[in-house]
Amino acid sequence: MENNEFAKIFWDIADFLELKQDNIFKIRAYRKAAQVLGSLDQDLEDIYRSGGIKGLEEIPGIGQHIAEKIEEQIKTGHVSAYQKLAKEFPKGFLEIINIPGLGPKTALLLHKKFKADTPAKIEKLAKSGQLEKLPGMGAKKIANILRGINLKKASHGRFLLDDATAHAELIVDELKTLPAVKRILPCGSLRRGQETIGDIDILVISNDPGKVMNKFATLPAVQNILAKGETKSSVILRNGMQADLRVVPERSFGTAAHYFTGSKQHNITIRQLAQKKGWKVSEYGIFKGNKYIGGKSEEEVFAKFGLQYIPPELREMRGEFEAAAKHELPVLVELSDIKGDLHMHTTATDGHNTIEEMALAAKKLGYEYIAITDHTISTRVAGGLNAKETLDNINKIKAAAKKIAGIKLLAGAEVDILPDGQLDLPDEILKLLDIVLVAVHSNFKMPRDKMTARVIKALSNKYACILTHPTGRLINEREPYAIDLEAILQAAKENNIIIEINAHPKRLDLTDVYCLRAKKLGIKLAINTDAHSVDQLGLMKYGVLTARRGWLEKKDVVNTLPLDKLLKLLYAKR
DNA sequence: GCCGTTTTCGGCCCGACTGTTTTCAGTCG
Repeated sequence: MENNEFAKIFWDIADFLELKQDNIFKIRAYRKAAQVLGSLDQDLEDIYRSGGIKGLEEIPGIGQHIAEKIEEQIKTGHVSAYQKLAKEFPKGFLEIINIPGLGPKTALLLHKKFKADTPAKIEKLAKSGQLEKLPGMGAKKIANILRGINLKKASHGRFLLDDATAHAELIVDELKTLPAVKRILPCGSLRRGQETIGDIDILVISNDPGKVMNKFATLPAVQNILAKGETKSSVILRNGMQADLRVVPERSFGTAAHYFTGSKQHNITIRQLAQKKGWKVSEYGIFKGNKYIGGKSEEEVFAKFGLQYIPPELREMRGEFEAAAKHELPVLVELSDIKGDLHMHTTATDGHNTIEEMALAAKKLGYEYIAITDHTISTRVAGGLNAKETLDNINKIKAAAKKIAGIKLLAGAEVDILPDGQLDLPDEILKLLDIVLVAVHSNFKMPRDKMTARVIKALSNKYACILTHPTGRLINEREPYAIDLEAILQAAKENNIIIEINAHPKRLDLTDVYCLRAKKLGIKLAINTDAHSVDQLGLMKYGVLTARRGWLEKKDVVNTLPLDKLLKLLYAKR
């Protein structure tokens, strides 16, 4: 079972316990455990196999009781305490407390009074006027619940990183025009570079919060206002995304940025560190009693605790505090380190631009080299090239390379991995390519063990260089195919295969957690855009964000190398 | 339920906004 599935169990247990009004600290303990398991860089079942219960208990936030539940799940396929809790509520009841504006207390009340157990039933009750009879229920509150239900219906999961970035930039640009705005910074999961974004959080420094609030609430992109206070407002944008604005004074910028950037658990940890020193940290600053003792900048905040500056992408409770205390944080890879893009398509298959156009656009980005990597024959929907056509394309790429100065072109292909693990071009052709990417583009529904064996077999081909988009997922559109990534990483290690971080905001796999895992195994990664047009070459920054979240440094990423060193690495096994 | 360089018991981050209140509970981040 995947770590995320274990995490889900504990999220659910926390929700159930909250509905039962159990001890709030017990609930938090389950939530913390769930959060930790969700971003663990090792397979939980592996940890259990090698270390047993004791091994599990070494994970921070996991104690005896949760470790036993993990063991029970692994041994028996279920957690009895979880099943017991689930039985106390109607199936699907947890959906209700995930409606914005409707929390556990209200859900409980509705269930008790009306046996309401689905969002649909609550909607019906609200519209019929029956809810108003309940204590503490007024017209506004009911309207708020209805809005929450509609919001839930309308939003298709979380928003893609590029979409959220574009909307945040729009808001920032508008607010910046106000003289009252001294400083402005998008925070939250956007700043941490998370693969999907729930809402946009924006921090503003101003001595005149009222003006900023008014402007924010009346932006053209705003559809309705959820809350508007003196220092904090929330709105829903026309695309359904929520945006929150927070205004604080200058001296609070560091602590406010830190608080507003998260992650939640990371914030809590800083505040606990403060408690130990007899201090208090809030978004307004670091305080000793009532005395302000710091908080102007994030650098200052970390320094106060004897910590190295922790970049936003690392604030996910994956060991950043321990590393920062020892001043051993990695120097993360940056966009400016990238010297080339090793995965892109042209008009030869399903791309929108020619080889020349892609090369010139890449040159403008300052790259030293690119690889042209069109599809092969089996990806028919994309017009994949057969052996002869691939040869022709190699010649075209070489001809283009001669014409264009200032950037080197590699003749490559993104070669299909057939269901039996064979590549769909013969070795005689593969060896003529400068670079061979391999990928799954068909038969996504194979059983996990078959899919894993399929990809592992492909990785053993001696011409294979890079495994692209290793899970095949399309965020919000297509689930990743079932595959044992741990086994894939091991095979990559054995065969000297580079794993791709696909920078397209819909893909972003290899994911951050597995990047960290790959790094620990000593596997090299490549960050590629998979661009199908010149403008998509600009998506590289999202791949870099994912790499940074995976603690990757320049030396972990092969396309930060100059071309001669890159080629040496690629051809080492030929 | 977790955790411990003051503790194996007694703590557990901190604050804003709304609605229905008349001092606060619920929800959110």
